[in-house]
Amino acid sequence: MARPRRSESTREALIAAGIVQLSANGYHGTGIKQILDEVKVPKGSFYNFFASKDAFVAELIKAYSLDLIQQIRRFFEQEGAHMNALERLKAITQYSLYKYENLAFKHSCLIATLSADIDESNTLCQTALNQSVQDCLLEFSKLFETAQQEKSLRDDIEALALAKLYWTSWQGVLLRMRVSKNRQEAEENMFLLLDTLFIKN
Amino acid sequence: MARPRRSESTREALIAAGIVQLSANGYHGTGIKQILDEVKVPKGSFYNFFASKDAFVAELIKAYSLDLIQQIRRFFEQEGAHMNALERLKAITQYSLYKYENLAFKHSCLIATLSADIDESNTLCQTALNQSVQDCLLEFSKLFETAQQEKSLRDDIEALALAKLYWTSWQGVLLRMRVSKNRQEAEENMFLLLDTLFIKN
DNA sequence: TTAATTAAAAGACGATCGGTCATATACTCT
DNA sequence: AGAGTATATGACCGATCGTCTTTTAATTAA
Repeated sequence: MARPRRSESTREALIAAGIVQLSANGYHGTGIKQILDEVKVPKGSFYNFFASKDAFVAELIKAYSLDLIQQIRRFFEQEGAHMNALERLKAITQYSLYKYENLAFKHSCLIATLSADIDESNTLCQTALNQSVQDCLLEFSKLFETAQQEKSLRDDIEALALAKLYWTSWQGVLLRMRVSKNRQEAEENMFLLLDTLFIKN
Repeated sequence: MARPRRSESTREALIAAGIVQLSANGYHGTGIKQILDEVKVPKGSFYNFFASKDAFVAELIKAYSLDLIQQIRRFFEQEGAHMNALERLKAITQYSLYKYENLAFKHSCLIATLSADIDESNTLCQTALNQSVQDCLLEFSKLFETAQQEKSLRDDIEALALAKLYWTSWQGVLLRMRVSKNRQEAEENMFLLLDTLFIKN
């Protein structure tokens, strides 16, 4: 028997490149080839790593949401360590808006992009999307709950409901910003929620 | 000289079929062929009607938003004639949610779908999208303004800002609903805005 | 060192993409 | 009627799609 080489690193590189490409060009707008070229992996090698494009994209979704959640948590332990929950929410929102602006609005959230153009029959990616959204919502929901306990946010609406509205609005804002290329308008939308509507008065 | 036949009807049929297909499958997910087949128009005829796929899609966007605005206005003159502005807003929202549910969540708003997967370089469609969003926002903005004058909505936020948040949230909700296939969750999101956050308290 | 084993690479596969074009058709004019 | 022309048409183009089969090469067991 033989125990040949492995290359987990190129697999991860494919996933990283895939996230970038698909969050910019969507499922049907991105060919496998263009991802492989970027990582300098030959065409034929793709199916040594992934069973199909669908399986690949489903992994992208999982990796993306996991990374997103981890980024948030890491932010809490570092720059956001001294902030309260509402300040953290605002900081994350603001940071993300500028991030997309700096990428010339070419990209959007992978989940938003794929939710728009994934096939009806593609259950693999659909379940991955649903799971990812649920995970992200849970993470944000905890933030909103804390903010309520800190009396920063109105508490006549349950935290999960606030988180859901924040999330879907965020997705819509990202879509809009991709075409309008207008960060300020997006910002006004999100901070109308965070500065006014979500505040007890 | 010759003055040959015309077929404005097939052109309109192509646009109608295009809106259906593209709002379900997006720009890259929809081929010209599948639209032509549906209307029983041969391949070669397409370019007698439209200069390119991009030009075709740009027309779809314009036709879609125009029809959307017209549907809203028609609703005002008929079922919604006796309602005040807020009731109209809620009725339109509710009606649309059920419409997408009845289509098994296969479709979304054409503007939402295309905003997600239109190419960076496709300025034709991008300007069409921007113009359409502006038109729709103006229409909704009038509704919000009237609702404020009728004291149904809080007036410490300008109507246009409310309309923008409503619109982007709506787009995000549609994206989410397409994958979650859950009308109720979408409904809760939108009516959290219309029933609570947008109301003076 | 040799043979066995298996991942990686290469490239062909049929299908489909958006788009073009020569030809056939059908209409309006003289 | 017959000439002239705008439309209708489907074959066809090169490119690219996702996938699969075959070949190459690396690694280990014998």
